[in-house]
Amino acid sequence: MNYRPVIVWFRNDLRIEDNPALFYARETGAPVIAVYILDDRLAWAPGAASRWQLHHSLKSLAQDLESTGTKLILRRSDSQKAILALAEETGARGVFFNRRYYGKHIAIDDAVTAELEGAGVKVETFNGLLLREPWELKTGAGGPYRVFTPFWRSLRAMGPARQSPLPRLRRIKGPKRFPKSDRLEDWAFLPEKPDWAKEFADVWRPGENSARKRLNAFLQESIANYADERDRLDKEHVSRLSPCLALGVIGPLQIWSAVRKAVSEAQAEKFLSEVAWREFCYNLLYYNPDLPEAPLRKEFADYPWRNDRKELTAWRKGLTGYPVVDAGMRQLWRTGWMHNRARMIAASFLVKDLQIPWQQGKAWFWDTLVDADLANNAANWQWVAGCGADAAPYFRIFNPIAQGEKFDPEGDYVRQFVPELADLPAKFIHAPWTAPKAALENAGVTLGKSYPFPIINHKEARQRALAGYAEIKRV
DNA sequence: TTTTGAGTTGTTCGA
DNA sequence: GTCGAACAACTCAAA
Repeated sequence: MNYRPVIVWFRNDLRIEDNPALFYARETGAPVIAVYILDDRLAWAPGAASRWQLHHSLKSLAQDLESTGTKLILRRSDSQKAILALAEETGARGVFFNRRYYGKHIAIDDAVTAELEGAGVKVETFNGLLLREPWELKTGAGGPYRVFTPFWRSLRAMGPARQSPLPRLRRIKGPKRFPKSDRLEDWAFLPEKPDWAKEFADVWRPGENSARKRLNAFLQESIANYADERDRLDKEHVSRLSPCLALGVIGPLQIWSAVRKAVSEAQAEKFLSEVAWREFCYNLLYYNPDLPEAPLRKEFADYPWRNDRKELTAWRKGLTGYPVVDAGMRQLWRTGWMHNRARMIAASFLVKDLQIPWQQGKAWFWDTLVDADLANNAANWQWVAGCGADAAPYFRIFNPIAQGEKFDPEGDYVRQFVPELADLPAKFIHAPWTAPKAALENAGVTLGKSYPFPIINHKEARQRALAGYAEIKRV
């Protein structure tokens, strides 16, 4: 019966190196059938920008798998039905996959497992997404962590579950006859009219080999200064690995392991703690399945949110009149990604200055980020809004002018993404409405025409936000 | 059980 | 220009 194949169900783990499900499927000695299922009705199915990234990552994974001797099968359907159907039509003796951590996804995996095992098909699941699974890290009292620092101390002391990454697989036996597969092109993941992703390819090189190169480049060029320079909007001192991590084109263990080999523990600390933040977010999502929709701190249900459509649109388009906010939002639209510091500034502006519900911002990010990740997106929006775990204190309201001056001192970041302000001197670029008439004229800027006046007065908005917090405190 | 110390990323005000 | 305190009160984690 050795010719009965095993199925590897790929989800957010689109890689052949350090992929436990794939590795142990191959270890069985049986032919391996790799499958990716597009389930449009899945809760939190990928957004538009993620689909661009997904297209290229699947293409790359398919090529990598083909070079080993098997193929990637694509199916578009209800994921539960599709995996059961595939198991039946191929006579598979086992189904292997890496575990997920969101309640609605876990429910699917559990149901699939029950049905398959009922039909005599063995199901094996693995940890391919996290350094440690949520239930491995517990407080002294036995509960999940809700504060980052003790979580991080515990993870750091414990280290990853596995010592080192599993090797990249060179040879994987495929079945004699491959099951039917959709064509990736037919899924129409790439935008055409309009092609809003035309600049993405200048910035992103999807695929496992590119992820490895990006990691190596970061280790050589940037990690030494990461702690000091990572906040600079006008410099390239961040890893830009988030799109790879979001789809599992690279895994956290590969990053952890490479970082520890490349630099001292002290130099690794800050960057690895950011990797740990991802773990913390997954931990929060696992224990709070409604994290994407509902505030963790329940009193925030009564926060006096405003829901101004016009202001939300201005924010999305990068037309708020605050240059650093607009630069961030336009970077997001043009490249599918935003610098971490810019995300905080833009998110704080939406939630605190405009008092628009964090769920609105989260939804926009979900659709426009190439690195959209359910756990990170939900936990971090809640953090900014003040309603999350270990949240930012209510009085921490970013001043978009001060943040711009501090983290984009020459204004180069603004110039790159808000070209209509490119000729303004650095002195005025973060608050163009304070520039003298002559300076605006020389720079070709007409406020209200070529670039908007601020849609809100920050100082007043800050007071209003503080009053909002005082209101829910009284409840 | 009780106590104690601490908690990603900031801003403003006044000395 | 620089510096420290205030901005609340609460929850978490560990002793």
